[in-house]
Amino acid sequence: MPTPLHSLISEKLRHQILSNDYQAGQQLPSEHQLMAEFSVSRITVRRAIANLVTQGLVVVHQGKGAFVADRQKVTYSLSSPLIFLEDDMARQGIKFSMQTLLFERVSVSDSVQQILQLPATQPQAYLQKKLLLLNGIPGCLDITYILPDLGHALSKKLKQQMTFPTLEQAGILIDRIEAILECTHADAEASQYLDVPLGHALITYRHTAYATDNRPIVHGESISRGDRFCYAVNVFRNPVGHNSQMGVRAQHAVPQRSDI
Amino acid sequence: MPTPLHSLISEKLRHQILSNDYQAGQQLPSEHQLMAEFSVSRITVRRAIANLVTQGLVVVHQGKGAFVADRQKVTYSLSSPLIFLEDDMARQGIKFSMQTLLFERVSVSDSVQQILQLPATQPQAYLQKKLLLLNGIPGCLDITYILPDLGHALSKKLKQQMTFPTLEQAGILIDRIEAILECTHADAEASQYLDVPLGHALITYRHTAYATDNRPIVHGESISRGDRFCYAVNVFRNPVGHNSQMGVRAQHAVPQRSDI
DNA sequence: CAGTGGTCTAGACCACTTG
DNA sequence: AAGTGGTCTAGACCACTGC
Repeated sequence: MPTPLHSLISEKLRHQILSNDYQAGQQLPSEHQLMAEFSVSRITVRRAIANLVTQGLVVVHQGKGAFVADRQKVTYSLSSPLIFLEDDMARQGIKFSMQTLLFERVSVSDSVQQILQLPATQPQAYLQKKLLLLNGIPGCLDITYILPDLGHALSKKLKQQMTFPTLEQAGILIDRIEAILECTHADAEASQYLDVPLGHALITYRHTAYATDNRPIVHGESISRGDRFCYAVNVFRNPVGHNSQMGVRAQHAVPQRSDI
Repeated sequence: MPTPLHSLISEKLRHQILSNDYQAGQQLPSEHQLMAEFSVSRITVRRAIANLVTQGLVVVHQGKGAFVADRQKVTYSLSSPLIFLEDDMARQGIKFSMQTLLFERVSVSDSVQQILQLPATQPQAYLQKKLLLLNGIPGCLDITYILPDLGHALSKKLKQQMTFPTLEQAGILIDRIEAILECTHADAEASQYLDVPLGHALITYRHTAYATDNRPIVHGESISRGDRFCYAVNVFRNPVGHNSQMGVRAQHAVPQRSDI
């Protein structure tokens, strides 16, 4: 058996989807119909459809059916200092809103203590969890730690709006952000808030923001659905104009393991 | 049935893996053992393991067993102009090599013609496919189009080494790169070269490079395994120092649909 | 050879959506 | 009530690995 039946079926459907035989939003044949069409058992049909789901081409709704997924993506732009997310979204014709899920002072892990340079004797910070809604649909789960003095002083504003605009309004300028972009998979929490199955592909932006005095003030991660979001970056020869020689470049960002 | 059995089993194993009860590389109990341990059918055990595989926590080898995956990731740094990939890898203790899979002059699609500003009458470019090997293991599939004159003049060098260093050596300086980072899924080609199952999560860096005269010269995408690679970015308040006012920022990168 | 995972079947029961 | 997908079982046969 060179190629499994379920692959043959999912590949055939895949090509039909990619060549727009089935358009975005359109319903695929039911499992029963596919069983008859390909003369296979239900479990094989289900596996074929599961293949397409993991490839982000199909979404299924219990009791309704399987539908071709919308593969359009919303772009976050990292070219600006991430302060203008709302404007960025407006430019793409998307209404932006947010909901604070949690805001409280907590003791942090060793790695967060080191990243934010908190005193080892009292390694505390404010932990924020925010859910970003795009056109009313949950799109991004934002989990960040912020220095305790800032979290305390700005608590009211921080609960209502995004972190970076709040800091800017308070006169605290973010000079630079060190970030890692990576693929991750939905755990129970992300699965719940972002309305995806466990294990669904996500794109995670893990970052540390530094104020103009080079002090780290915010550390956290923004977790978005991998099938609906992407990041735009502009890379320049001389990132800040500090060094005009070739070969000199910004400090290497160290990959940080997550224990957020 | 509040939570499915397969989820209960995969979640239990997941916690054991994350808390290092099972270490990286260690073999999990066989399907038979898990069937006995949880008193479930084989199909349920298999589904539990499949959950862990899609989450990147486990890899399975036919005839051998299921093993805890290595979750260490290699970091590409976008802070430098991407010319020093080999140095970046060396710093992470990784031997870097590459293999040219394809190098030929082709007619390009409409979108590539527009991006590279090629004449509509003769929309041709050189298409390169390169496989990047890290410690001898395939890690990244790099598919790019380069202007026909450059491809022709530098063909010998381009087949032997990476595109950007070759251009630099020829005195062609890359001024900036517009890029999109996104999660994708393995198609047949990526699956073959990167040694992953169809549909496996990938991280794609789709880019257009501009020379100092603002002319687009290279366009393409670098496709890497999502479970093994991540991108580091430094975001600065004033990307190039051209504008020191707040609120002024670089041009918005337009998401480009792939037909590479 | 025994042990492992890979594919597939036929059939049962449940949960959700729609009319 | 009918149609959809979601979960689960018991059992068969095949393919690969390692002794």
